Amino acid sequence: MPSILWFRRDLRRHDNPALVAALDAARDDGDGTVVPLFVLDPRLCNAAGDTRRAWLSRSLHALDATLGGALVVRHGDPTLLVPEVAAAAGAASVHVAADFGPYGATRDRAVENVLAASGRRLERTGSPYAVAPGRVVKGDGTAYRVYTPFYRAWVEHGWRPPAADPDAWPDWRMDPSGPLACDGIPDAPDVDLPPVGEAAALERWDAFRIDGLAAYGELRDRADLAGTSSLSAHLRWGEIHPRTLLAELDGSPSHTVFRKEIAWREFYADVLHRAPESAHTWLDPRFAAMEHDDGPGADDRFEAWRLGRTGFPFVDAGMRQLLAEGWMHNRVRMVTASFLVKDLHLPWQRGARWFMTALRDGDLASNQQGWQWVAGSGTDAAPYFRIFNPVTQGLRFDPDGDYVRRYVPELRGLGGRSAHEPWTQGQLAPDYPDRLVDHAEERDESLARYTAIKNP
DNA sequence: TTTTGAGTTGTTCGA
DNA sequence: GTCGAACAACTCAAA
Repeated sequence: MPSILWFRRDLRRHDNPALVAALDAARDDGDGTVVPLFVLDPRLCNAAGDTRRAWLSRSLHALDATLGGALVVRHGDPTLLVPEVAAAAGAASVHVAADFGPYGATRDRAVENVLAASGRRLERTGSPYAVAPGRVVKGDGTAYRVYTPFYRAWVEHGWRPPAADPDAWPDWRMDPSGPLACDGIPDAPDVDLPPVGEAAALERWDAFRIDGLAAYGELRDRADLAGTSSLSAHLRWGEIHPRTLLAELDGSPSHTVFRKEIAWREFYADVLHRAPESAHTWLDPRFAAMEHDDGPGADDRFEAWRLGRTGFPFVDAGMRQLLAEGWMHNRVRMVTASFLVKDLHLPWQRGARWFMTALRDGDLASNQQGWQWVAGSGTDAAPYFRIFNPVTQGLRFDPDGDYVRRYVPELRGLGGRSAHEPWTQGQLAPDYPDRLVDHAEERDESLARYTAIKNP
C-alpha cells in the first residue's frame, strides 16, 4: 500500500525524516511506493509577494526534478485535497514534518481529523527545527522568554545528527500534476533570484562553510560586504535543514556566532508556538497602550518608508534592496524597522506585514518576533531607550558608503562616507529627498511615549 | 522565598 | 577622535 509524503516547508530529499518514515510505512504494507504531494494553498499564496512565490515555484520545479517528475501539485484547500489524494492513492498514512506555526498547526489538526474519518493517519516526523518548539523548557516546565538562557538550555538539550538517506529512494508514483506555481502568477515568473532548490542550498552552504564561516563573527554585520550565509530563504523553504548546518560547526568563536544565529531562529519559533497570538499582538501587553501616529499623513510616511524615500540613506538603501531583491541584510532590517517604529511612530505590525509580503525568506516567527524585539514589546531584556540612530548605524556598518550608493542611485555623486550625510554636501544629490523627520526630536518623542506606558 | 547577576545587535555627552 | 559613564531602574532565571 503506498503512502503519501506531503511536502510543505521541507522541499528536499536529504536529511528528511518524514521521507524515511513514509518509505518505511509503504514497505511495511508490502509496497515501496510513495506519492509526493504539495498543496498550493491560496491562503499562503496570497500572503506572499512576487519574490517569495517565485522562490516557491522554482523550488517546486527543483524538487519535482529530483523526484523524476513525480511531484503531485494540487491547488486549493489542504483540508479537502490531502484526504482526496490519499483516498485516490489508496494510502493508509500521510507523512509530514510537524508544522508549529499558528496557521499550519491548526490546518494539520483539521487534516488529521478528516483523514481519521476514513481510517487514515497523519504521521508527523521531525520539524523544520533542530529542536522542536516546546521541547526546551525551564525547570518549572514553562517557556524561556530570554534568549541567552534559552540558548544554553537548547545546546544542553542537543539535537540529532542529520538523517541518513534510505538505502534506496522510493518508487515515486507518477501522476498528472497541476501547475507548479500559485494561481494567477506565471509558472516561471520573471524575478531575479539566486539559484533555488536543495542542490543550490547545499552548494551555498559548502561555499559559505569554506569561504565565509571563519570570518562570519567579524563581518556578519557589514551591510556592504557579503559576510552573511545567505541561507535564510533556503532554510525557510526547508531546502536545507538546520541539523545539516549544526553538524559541521565546531567550538570556534565564528562557528559559535553562527550557531547562535541558528538558535535565534529556533528561539523565535518556540516563542511563537507558546504565544501564537504574538504574530499579531504585543507579546508584552502593556504595549497595546502605546500611542501611534495614525492621523493624516501617516499613510504618506509609511509609503516614504516602504519605497525608500525617507531622506536617511541607510534606511532608504535597505528598503530599496528589499523592493529590488526581496531580501535585506539583517543589520539593515533592524535599522529600518527601528526607523518605522521609533522615528515615524507607526505600529510594528504595519512594517511586519510589508516585510512578510516582500521578503523571499519571509518566516512568520522570525519576522514578527524580530519586529517585536525592535519595538520593545518582545523578548529583548535590554532597556527601552536603545534607539538606533540611522546615520551612526550607516557609518558603522557601511563605512565607505558602498552599500548606500549601490541601492540609492541619487547618492552616487557623493564619495565615501559622505553618502550617509548628503545634507552636509550642498547640492551634490539634488534628486534625493529631504529628511522626513528630525531624528533627535523623534528619539525624544519615542522615549516620552515609552515612559508613558511603562509608568502609567 | 529571596537574592543575585545578567541581559544580541545602542546613543549621547563630556572629558 | 576616543573613551567611559549615564541613560533609568526592568525582567528573568537560577542559586
